[in-house]
Amino acid sequence: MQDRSQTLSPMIDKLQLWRPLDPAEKRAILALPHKVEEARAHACLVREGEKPSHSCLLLEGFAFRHKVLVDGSRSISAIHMKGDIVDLQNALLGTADHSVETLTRATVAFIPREEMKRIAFEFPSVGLAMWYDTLVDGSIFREWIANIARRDAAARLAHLLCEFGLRLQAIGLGDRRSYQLPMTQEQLADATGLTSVHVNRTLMDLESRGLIARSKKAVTIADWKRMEDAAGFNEAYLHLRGQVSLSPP
Amino acid sequence: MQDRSQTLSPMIDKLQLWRPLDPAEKRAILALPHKVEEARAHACLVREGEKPSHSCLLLEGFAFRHKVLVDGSRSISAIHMKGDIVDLQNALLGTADHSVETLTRATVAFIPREEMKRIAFEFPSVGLAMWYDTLVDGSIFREWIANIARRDAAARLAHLLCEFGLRLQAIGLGDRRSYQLPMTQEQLADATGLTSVHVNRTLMDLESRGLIARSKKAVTIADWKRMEDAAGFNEAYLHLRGQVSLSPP
DNA sequence: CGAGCGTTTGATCGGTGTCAAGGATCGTGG
DNA sequence: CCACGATCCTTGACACCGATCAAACGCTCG
Repeated sequence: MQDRSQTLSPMIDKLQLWRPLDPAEKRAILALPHKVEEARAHACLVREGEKPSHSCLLLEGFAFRHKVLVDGSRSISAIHMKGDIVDLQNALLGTADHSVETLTRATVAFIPREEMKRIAFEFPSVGLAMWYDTLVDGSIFREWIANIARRDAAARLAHLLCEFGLRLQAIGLGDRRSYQLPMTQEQLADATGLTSVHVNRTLMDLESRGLIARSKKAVTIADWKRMEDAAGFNEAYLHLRGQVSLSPP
Repeated sequence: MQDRSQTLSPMIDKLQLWRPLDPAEKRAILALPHKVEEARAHACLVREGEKPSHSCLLLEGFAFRHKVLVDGSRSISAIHMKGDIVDLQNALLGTADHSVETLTRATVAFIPREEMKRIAFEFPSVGLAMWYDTLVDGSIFREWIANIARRDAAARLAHLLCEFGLRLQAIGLGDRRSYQLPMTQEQLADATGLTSVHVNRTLMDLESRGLIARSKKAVTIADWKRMEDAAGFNEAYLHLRGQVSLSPP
């Protein structure tokens, strides 16, 4: 942040979760033209139906993707954090099929879609890493489908909390067992196919079973193994290749 | 099929839904090394946890991706048909995070993963089309999340039937309003987060409301517009760019 | 023709939704 | 620094959609 030339470094860190990059490739990423904006909480970054000409990269803060159905109900399909290229889909596919909104105050870099295409083919390792990134996105979607389709409310929420912790830890933003969760219970409901009332009761249930502790927005997972069991959680779908499993229990 | 050199042409047709390809690019696709296999119905093409070294391309027949949860319940995350590259994810990401199984007897081409990577970067238009393809996959996953999370049983099934019809039509396999549905009610249940018993009752309900007609595996949608309304269906997420909407009502 | 799978049906149960109201917390402006 | 309004969280009573369990029926393909 201090050094203007390092602004896009979270993208490098994220892509290196998937593939190593050499210095020239990193320089090419840092040299991508972009404009940085500060967004307040609950700001709309992309609106369904628009034709975004830029990809947006989250440099700081959290965001989510969602759709609003005809009856007004809402479905959240992904949560995003530092380093995530939130809008590669919409930028490449033309018309946005869903909206993107900030969860918290956030810093976002907008990169022209043509530049994203260019760097992907000029530097195949970068392209492959970006492709991996979209494939891992897909893997997470599939797990969410299974989560919503086949797990009960307690397991669904436990699963979401496990995933969030692991992903935070993978990008160096803390410990999977204790973190700030920047979501309201209504947003948790929209991400799990429940109602906010039931999310409330279920969180209290998880707490009474000693699986989690809460205070304000902070969540603590008392015993990771028990939590995984309660969630039916298996981190394989995140494709984190061992970085995470090697960290202290 | 008759001409050995045209075996992979369904892949060209599929990719050209997303981007036009020039003759050299088409030739490169047709020249991809591959082996063709016939698979019987209910055959397993990829098993979760394996490390597939090949992508598999569906030349004929139908398949689906699924996960089995710890309690034995099953979640189907995608249905695939002619031209779909079913296993790009697993082949590129390393370890398969889900299984792939045939729905019907099928003809499948296996292409080495290294060849898929090579062609993607040697012919950027092909690479871009493949990337689009994975992005559209992601878009469909997001719609399924919304479908399962926020629609009731009747709308969920109606939505699945609309999608199936449109996709069949897009690859020239018939009319969106009347087709053979190669799925059992139990598979429909696993694809919609319901039980087979409830799928049965709901299909009969759709039938009694005059939205669909059934006989054996054939499904007919009486009035497309009414069906879309019942499903809350909006084809935008399929990113078919007008090919479909331009067809006769 | 028989076995096996898939479909249909009925009765009952339970997990989640709905509606409504009160209480806590946060952000903002004075 | 406090006051106030707006969100957000919590709680209760009740309704209902879809799950469960069990059994019979009908294809379809050896």
